[in-house]
Amino acid sequence: MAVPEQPLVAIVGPTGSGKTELSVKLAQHYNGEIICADSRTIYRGLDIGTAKPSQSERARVPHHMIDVVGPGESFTVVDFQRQATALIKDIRLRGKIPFMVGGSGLYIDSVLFDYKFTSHKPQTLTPDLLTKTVGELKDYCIDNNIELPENDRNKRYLIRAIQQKGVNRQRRSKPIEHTIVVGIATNKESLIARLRLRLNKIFTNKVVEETAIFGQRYGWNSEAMKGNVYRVAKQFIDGELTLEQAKEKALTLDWQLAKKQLTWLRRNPFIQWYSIEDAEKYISQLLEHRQRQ
RNA sequence: GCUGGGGUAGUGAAGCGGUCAAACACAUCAGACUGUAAAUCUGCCGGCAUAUGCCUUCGGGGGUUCGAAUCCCUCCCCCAGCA
Repeated sequence: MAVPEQPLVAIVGPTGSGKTELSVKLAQHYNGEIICADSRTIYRGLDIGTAKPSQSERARVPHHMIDVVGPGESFTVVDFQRQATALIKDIRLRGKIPFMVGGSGLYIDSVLFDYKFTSHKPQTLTPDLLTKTVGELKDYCIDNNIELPENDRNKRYLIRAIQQKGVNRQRRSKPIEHTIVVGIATNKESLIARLRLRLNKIFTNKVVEETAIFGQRYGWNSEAMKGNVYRVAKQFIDGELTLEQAKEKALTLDWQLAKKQLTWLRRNPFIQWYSIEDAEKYISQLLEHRQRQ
């Protein structure tokens, strides 16, 4: 008799929408484990500025994909896809429910739609292309009959197209099997209020310290230090901004991030959008139903 | 009260007689996205219109001029120095 496979519960939404609290609550209640789909919390040590799930939250439910690399190391979607996919399988094998939660749309979709990536690391064979201008790269594509990316003024995308000899669109048309995708719907006012609240908690001596330490150790231009809070905290440290100004600026960056995340998420028609309360009810209902089977 | 500087689109800031709805930056709004994704890039950004089109703007009022954000007069308000 075939045991029905555990569903993958994906909880997505903009930064600060309350995904973490909700997922911890649900995962704890329904015997789940959490996979963080977040391009920032993968870095070891960067705890406060990335609003990682707290130690107590992590004690309540096993979390994965947090602290997987050092701030100086490289980490890409491919790494995420590979590791997250393996984790989902593993969690299911142990009879538990995988919850994939986060706001990094590319990471999420790479798993949900089973993106196929080229086998090699494109960055390793680019040096000569990097020196070319956007116009030159474009001409090269046209001359060599390479399909241009939709945004043909984006150097990175042009280079990638050349390396791959075209635009990569290999993805499933529907999410992988046994998946529930829930989006946390918010409205601007309440999300901004939440973000402001969160920033007030984040902006203490501790972030300043965290920023200073890691900025010095890994360089201000390292990928890990590009998080909203760190960029602004550095300006505070340098005396370019007062504390209040820093908070305001961080709020702007957070809101811009949230909007970008929503723009990405909006194009996925399989997301079921609910308020945080309704999302909890909806997911609970589905999981209860399964348990009774 | 005197002297000097200034008031330009959401903010900062160019423009200093025509090509100005007004550079640029930021913010806002919208969008793209398959190995940096909290990245990278695009469009919009006074109002109306699909538009090479029309309308209302550059502190207020009044002039000069074919034509003014740009020159003159006057009033109001800011800032600095002197009283």
